[in-house]
Amino acid sequence: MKKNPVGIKDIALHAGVSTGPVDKVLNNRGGVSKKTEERILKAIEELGYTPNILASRLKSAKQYSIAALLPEATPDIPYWKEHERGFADAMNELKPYGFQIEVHRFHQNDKQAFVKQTASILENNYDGVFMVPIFAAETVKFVQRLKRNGIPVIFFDTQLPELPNIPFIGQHSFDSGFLAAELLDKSVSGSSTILIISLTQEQDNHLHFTSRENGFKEFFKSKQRSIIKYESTLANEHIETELSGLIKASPLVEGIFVTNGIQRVAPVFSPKKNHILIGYDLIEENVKYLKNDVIDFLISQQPYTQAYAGIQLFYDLLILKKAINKKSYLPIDIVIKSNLKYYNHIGHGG
Amino acid sequence: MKKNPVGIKDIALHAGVSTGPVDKVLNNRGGVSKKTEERILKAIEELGYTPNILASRLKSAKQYSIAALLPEATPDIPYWKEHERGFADAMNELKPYGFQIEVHRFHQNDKQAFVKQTASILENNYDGVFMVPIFAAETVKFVQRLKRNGIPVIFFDTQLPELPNIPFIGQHSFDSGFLAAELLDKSVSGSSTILIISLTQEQDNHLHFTSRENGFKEFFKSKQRSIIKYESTLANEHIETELSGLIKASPLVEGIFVTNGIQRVAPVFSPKKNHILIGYDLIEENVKYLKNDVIDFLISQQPYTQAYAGIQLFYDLLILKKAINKKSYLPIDIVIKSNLKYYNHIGHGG
DNA sequence: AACATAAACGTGAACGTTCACTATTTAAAA
DNA sequence: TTTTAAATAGTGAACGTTCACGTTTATGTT
Repeated sequence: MKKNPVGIKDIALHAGVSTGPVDKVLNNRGGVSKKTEERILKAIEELGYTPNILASRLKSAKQYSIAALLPEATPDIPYWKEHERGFADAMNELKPYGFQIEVHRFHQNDKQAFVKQTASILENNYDGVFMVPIFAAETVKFVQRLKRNGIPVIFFDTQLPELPNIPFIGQHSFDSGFLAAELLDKSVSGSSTILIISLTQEQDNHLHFTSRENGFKEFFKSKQRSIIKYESTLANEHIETELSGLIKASPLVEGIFVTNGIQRVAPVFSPKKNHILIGYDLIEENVKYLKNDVIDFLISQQPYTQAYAGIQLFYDLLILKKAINKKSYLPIDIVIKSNLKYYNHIGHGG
Repeated sequence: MKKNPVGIKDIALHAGVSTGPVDKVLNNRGGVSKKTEERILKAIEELGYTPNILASRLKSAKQYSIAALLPEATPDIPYWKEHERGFADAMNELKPYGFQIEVHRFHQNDKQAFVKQTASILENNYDGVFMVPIFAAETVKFVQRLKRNGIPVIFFDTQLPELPNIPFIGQHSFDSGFLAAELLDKSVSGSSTILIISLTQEQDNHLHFTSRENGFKEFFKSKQRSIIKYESTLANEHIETELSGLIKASPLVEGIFVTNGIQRVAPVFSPKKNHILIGYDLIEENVKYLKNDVIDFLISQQPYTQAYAGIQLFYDLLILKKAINKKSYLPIDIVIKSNLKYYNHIGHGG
């Protein structure tokens, strides 16, 4: 029967009012005169009110619903289905607090669908929105409208230079490229050549992938190392033939860095190879290549953790009313064959 | 005003009793006749009771206090101070649920102090205990007594073969050694030699370190690779002279795996070296060596995450009354110079 | 059968908030 | 000044549990 923490009643007593106005002040519901508001604020200051979330949530039936706006997973980009588990787990923990999430999908290349989903989200008046800002101009418009309605947004995966102040959860792309470079540098012989592969599709997150490449190159700026680059927007079959030609013609290449979609490149290489291959994302196909020694290193973008941490952030913001960090960069995990199993199907305990 | 979830009242009504006995049954407080207990249980079965933790915690003033029994940090083993932050953060999140933790320390080599702390813990009747089972026989005795009092225990870091059923949070030592081997194998030339260094002190977790070594050796079983080993129980200065002698005499050594206390070995190696050094723990000294390129890879035991996950586990067990997983192996994170900053001072968001 | 005792069960007041509602004060209009 | 409306303040019943306590029922003893 501890009565240590000072509650709404205590501060009401101290301010000479009843709990009604205090509640109004604490939750800026309005309808309190300037003077009493000041008295209440002073009382809070003096006594140091600690809100009891349990009691608050118990009484108020308010449901918090969050929208997530993500690309559809496709055979070429299965990455996007990975967040779902993180959402589910976090949601499950926060169920007593009345949290709900709804995922809205759009096809990666379909701007119309994206816009339609943003409209649907605006209609439904969510309490918070996660999104991957694929279409810059449309995202800007959407975020402006959300802001007007006072709905907080969090970006996943990619940031938008046009909106530098939106909170972000994801990986530092530049640093991840830099890290890939350090790994390759350690793994290949000093005199060898390094190959960068960059496969851009219509509506990819170019900036994201370019940052990786820039980070990668940055590492080698101060070193002696010859670097070549293969770039293509072709279909997978063409890439394979072109690439295997390039590889045959370049015997000095020992290390290969693939900025995105490494699963489309991997078939070119045999398990019994003399290359070190490094790329991104723990999707099923890549895991297969990692297991049979085609891929050497994978860098995970941690979609599970992104999703989990994102929900936590909304909890902090909406329930605890804490200010949230603008940028939250997740650890850049290095996954190889022998630690794979700890990243593959694991909970958030990382 | 959702009344969806069926509560204690609903099931009381359905069972034809009042809420009193229902509460007693739900929390096995006793004092309920067989027949009514059955009726209540049947009602629960039929209606599917969902407990409301918020209401439960709001009313009950019960404080859950957890004891942690950890070695003192020393200049040679500063690792043990790393858990504190994880405890603090988790505690902070769970404060509304009435959680508390108290850390009991003993000197790594002082069996007496260990026993004294176990006695103190037994006296104070905690609701749960974390511990690192350094002294096997004494731990067995302690755990038996805790079990008699119905107090759950979780092991950190090391497991005890004598007590295989105690829940454990930590790293899979064998796998971490295996991983270190794969990393070294990728980084050194095929014809080079590998050196294993093992420095055992009086009361170290021998088993733990031996597992690492076994995992390491396992990797190379199927490969052609000559491996030599340096073992010592000497003081640091002697080790340094011995070791630098050994290194000079073994020009073929390119990769070095240190099973524990790599900070005591690192001074032997210069930044501008031709060795790849891999060892354990993100302690301050090692971080320094990683930054100036003396150490190449560090494997973190994630004391922060251990502590955080441990508290979460007690939350699941004590508040949610969930059965907890026996073994919870944390991801084996590979830390190099360029992803260091993401592991060093980061929250649990991994 | 009457009583004592113990076991089983029911009751209702909390826990700290929220929020619809009523009561009061204040300001504006008559 | 009185009347009226608007703004502000106060009230108290919930929310779903827990738990101390009082009441009822069953069991055993004389």
